[in-house]
Amino acid sequence: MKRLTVKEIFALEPDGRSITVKGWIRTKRETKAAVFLELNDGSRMGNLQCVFGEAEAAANSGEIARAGTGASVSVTGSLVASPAAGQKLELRAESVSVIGEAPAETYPLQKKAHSLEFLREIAHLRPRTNTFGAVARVRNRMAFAVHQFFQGRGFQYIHTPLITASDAEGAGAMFQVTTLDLARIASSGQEPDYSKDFFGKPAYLTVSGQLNVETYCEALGSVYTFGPTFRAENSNTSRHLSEFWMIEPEVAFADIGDNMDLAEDFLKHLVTVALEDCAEDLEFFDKRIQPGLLESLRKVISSPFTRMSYTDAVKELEKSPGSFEFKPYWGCDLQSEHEKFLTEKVAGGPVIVTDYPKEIKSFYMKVNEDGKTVRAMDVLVPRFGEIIGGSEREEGLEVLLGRIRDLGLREQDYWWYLDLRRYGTTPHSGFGLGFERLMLYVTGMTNIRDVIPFPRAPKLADF
RNA sequence: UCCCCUGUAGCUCAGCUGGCAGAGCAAGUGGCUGUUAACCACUGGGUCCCUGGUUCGAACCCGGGCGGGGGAGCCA
Repeated sequence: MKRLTVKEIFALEPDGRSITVKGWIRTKRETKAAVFLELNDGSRMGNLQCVFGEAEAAANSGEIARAGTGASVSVTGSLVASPAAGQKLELRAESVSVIGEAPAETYPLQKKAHSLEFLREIAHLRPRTNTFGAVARVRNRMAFAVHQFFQGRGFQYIHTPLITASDAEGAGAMFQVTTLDLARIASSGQEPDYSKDFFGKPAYLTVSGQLNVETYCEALGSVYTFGPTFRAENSNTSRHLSEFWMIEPEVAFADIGDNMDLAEDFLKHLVTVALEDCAEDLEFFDKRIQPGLLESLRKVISSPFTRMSYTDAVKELEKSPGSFEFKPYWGCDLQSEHEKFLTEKVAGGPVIVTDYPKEIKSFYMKVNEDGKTVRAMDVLVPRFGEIIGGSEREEGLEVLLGRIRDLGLREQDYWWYLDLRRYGTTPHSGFGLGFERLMLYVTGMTNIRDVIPFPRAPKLADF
């Protein structure tokens, strides 16, 4: 008999049809008159309750004994309306066969709640829990929604490289990629000769696809990348990973206003899709992980994001100098506490902050007429702050060269990037969205290590 | 990298002033008229993170190390 998923089964009428379902046992409850197996196969949040009457329980007693929490089973029976509260459907089971046992003495997952910290230590089994099953389903839907959003607007998906021989991306410490035996070279007291290395020069894992994707933007108009990026920063926080997925759109002939509109539409689209297509999983997060999540997400899509310049944001902060550990002043980088204040106290929702002092932003951002600020825009959200960083890019060759020199960067490292300004330059804008930060935002989870299947962070590369 | 907290049963934790190792849940066994975080009873279960020290005596105090969490910085 064809296997039906639990999700498929819950779309059927309880007409007594005979079905077979396969999955993993979540809990088993036994009484004298009946045995209840809760079966989950990951297709949806909820389980299928398989009920064995006294006769069926007796006929299957051997297999039922082996069907403990975590065991994989195949159950056949008839689909009926449930006579008890708690579920609309259930399987009146006739037979069960255990495919793989999960001995209770050693199986780490129990039919009780576990801490997220404990589950992190068994990352290979945690997708079998409600929480991580829901995270995986939402993550899948969000990844698809990213492509749907951009493809629906005529953007081209560009695959930017993961290995780069340029250390000029300027977004943080990089992991080196080499085939040289560095330990042996060091013990012999010599310096590595990178002309002998695989690429003939030092190479690294990318920290951003932006510079590369700009080249395709200046040919195809509207483009985006969506792929893994790597940061070798020694940052130990609930908001940072060493390996994370980033979405970077880049649009030609677009200014910072267009960029803000795109970012806002993008976030609202993703939240809308989550609310519509992941309702069951989001209800779980709202109930068990982050009370108020659904309400705040609905609010996000129903009202425009607050937009303010950095200068105005600092003025807002200066009105409440006593509420901060770090006193805000014009020219300071916004601290976490400042970002939280702006989103939670001033705006009560997402805030787009623009036109930052050029000293605290990257070389490629377009300098404003005032000569002091750049057309940067950061989208800040309640709970954890920056979720998007972007800007209008400097399209003038001389201004860009000046910025590179002022910051002490080497012009020759950017020769091909500068060519984009030498030949057919255009205004253009783009931003980066950390996919895992989006996941934190949409699920209400609070640690970024819990929204990626196998987190990579300092001292953490198991599984 | 810095600051704070923390490490005791499979899990979550308690363990007072240094003096016999504890609870709840989970598991096992039995019971229970359809349960659903099932319920009731009983039973088994320990490298008190590692290491060095202080002490008659250390889970507890001190030094060092390792792991986990929260916050900060860097950022997405």
